[in-house]
Formats: sequence, C-alpha cells, structure tokens
Amino acid sequence: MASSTSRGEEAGSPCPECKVGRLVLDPARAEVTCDRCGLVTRENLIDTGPDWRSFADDPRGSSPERAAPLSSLQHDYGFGTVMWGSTDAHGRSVSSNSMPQLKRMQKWDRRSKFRRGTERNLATALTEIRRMSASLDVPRSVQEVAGRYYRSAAEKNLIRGRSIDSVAAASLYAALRTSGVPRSLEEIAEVSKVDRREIGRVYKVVAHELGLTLAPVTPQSYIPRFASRLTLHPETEALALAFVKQAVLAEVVSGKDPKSVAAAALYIACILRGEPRTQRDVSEATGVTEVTIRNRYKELVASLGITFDFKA
DNA sequence: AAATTAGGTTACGCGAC
DNA sequence: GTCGCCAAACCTAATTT
Repeated sequence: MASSTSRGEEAGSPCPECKVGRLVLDPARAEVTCDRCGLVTRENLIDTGPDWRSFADDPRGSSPERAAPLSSLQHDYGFGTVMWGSTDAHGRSVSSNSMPQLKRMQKWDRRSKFRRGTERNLATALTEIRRMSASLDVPRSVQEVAGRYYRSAAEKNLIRGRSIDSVAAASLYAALRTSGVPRSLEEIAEVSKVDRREIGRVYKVVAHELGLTLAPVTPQSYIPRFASRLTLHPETEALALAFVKQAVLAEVVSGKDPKSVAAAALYIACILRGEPRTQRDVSEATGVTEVTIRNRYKELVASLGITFDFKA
C-alpha cells in the first residue's frame, strides 16, 4: 500500500466533516470518501503495483514516486508531458537567459498536443467538467466517469450541433446518476453555462446513445446528502430512510419529485426523534419549498400510519 | 412556525409542423 | 428542432391560524 502519508484521515475513522459517516477506502477509485456526505479526504493514493521500486540510491533520496494514474480527466489520459510555467522538469526555476528557449519549447509542446481539433475539444470539455465538479464537490471517481461518458459521446459524434459545455454538463449529470449520488438538473445548471432545459435534452440523447442503464432517481439517494446538510443524528437519518423505503413500497410517491419525498421524510423523522427542524430549515437544505414539504409529509403520515401523539 | 389558498410556471410525452 | 397541448407537480406570494 501507499504508505499512510500526510494529513489524510484513515479509512474507518469517522468523517471529520459530517461527524456521522465513516471514511471508506475505495481501491478501485483510489480515494477515501465519507460514506455519508461524500466528502473526499484523500485522492490519488494510487498504488498500481508494478511500479514498485526503490529509490534508495537515488541522489534525490527515497521519495516514493510512482507513475501517475491514468485519468479520464485529462485529454491525453494524463500521459503527456506538461510544459508550462518557468520551471524545468525537476521544479527548478529556469535561468532567465534560457527563458526564450523554454517558451519556444512550450509553444511546440502545446501545438503537438492540440493539433487535432477533437483533442482540443476534449481538453476544454474535461476542464469544464472539473470546473463544475469543483463547485459541486463531486468525488473524483464520478468525474472520471463523466470524462468517459464525454469521450464516448464524442466518439459517437454526438457533439456535432451541440455545445461542448452542454455535453459536458450532461455527461456529469449522467455520471452522478449512474454513480448513485445524483444532483438535480437545477444543481448542475447552476454551475453550468448551459441552462437546465438544454442539459436535460442533451442528457437524454447521450444516455440513450451510450445505452446507459439509468435507474430512476430514488428518494433514498438524497437522504444522506440532505441529512448531512441538516446535521442530523445518524438514527434520525436512518429513520427517514426507513420512511422513504416504506413510502416507495406503498407507491404513494410515484410521480413525485424524489427530492420532495426525501425532504418530507427527513422532516418527519426530525420531529419524531425530538431533533426539531423547521420546515424552513428543511426547505433550505433541500431546495424544496415549504408548501411542497407540507403536502408530502401529510401524505406520508397518512399512508404510513405515523402518529404524532406528543408535541415538542 | 405552520397551514391555507390562489395563481403562475415547469417538465414531459407526443404528434404535427 | 420547435410549437402546441395536456395534466400534474411545483413554485411564489399573500394571508390566516
């Protein structure tokens, strides 16, 4: 294993962010994330076996260097050389009299990389995906998926006639959904240059053409994120989750926005557990209006036979 | 804070253009 | 691709309990 270096919290320990979840190591994705709120504490702790070698007699000391992981997030899968700034390959700054030469090298380096239009498009798209992801706290693993989707979309010529940004946003949206940590179209649209309508339309095409198995968004998938925002006790969250499951089984929520169901379930769970949150609180944390929360929670209470025999 | 009400907006599938 | 249409779900806002 990559030695447990640096600042990072270890897998298994409680999440420093939400205090509720546990940190889990995902070797396939090479990151440590919170299983509740999705906080990513450590990324790129890649250990790709074959590269193991000793640097014991390296003049620079035994720094644990390895080959960088292949990444869908870079247009050349992270393979390419990187030449910019005013430092050489070892990070040493370049003397001023050789700067012109360096700049020339950088110029040709760029040209060789971006010669083909598709490559350049890909690069901008992936940058866009990273930019949006940063605003939305999207785990790196999901970004990778989004990158792959975009790549596939590009290969199928789905970009023609559509903007790069719209396909990038759609890819990210799709990746979030297939990864089980959905964000709503609104949330994507907020950080995208493209409006929600457009993203939705492009998403439909992309999802269809790529043959993505798109499970409908369940209210369940919103619970952890919302609970985290409301800073709820884990048992309260669990209770809300139970309500949601019952509601889904009882088919009282079909056709309803899954967000609203999750919001209502959380609201009920809060009250029952004596951890009161106002409808306004829940509304702000979930983006569902108070009116809708009321409507949902009345339905849930009625169909699940929940009784409020006490008042806080 | 919560509930109610009224009125406007959106998403969606579908066919027609 | 856009328009028009539909109904249901949602929203905003004002008001009441």
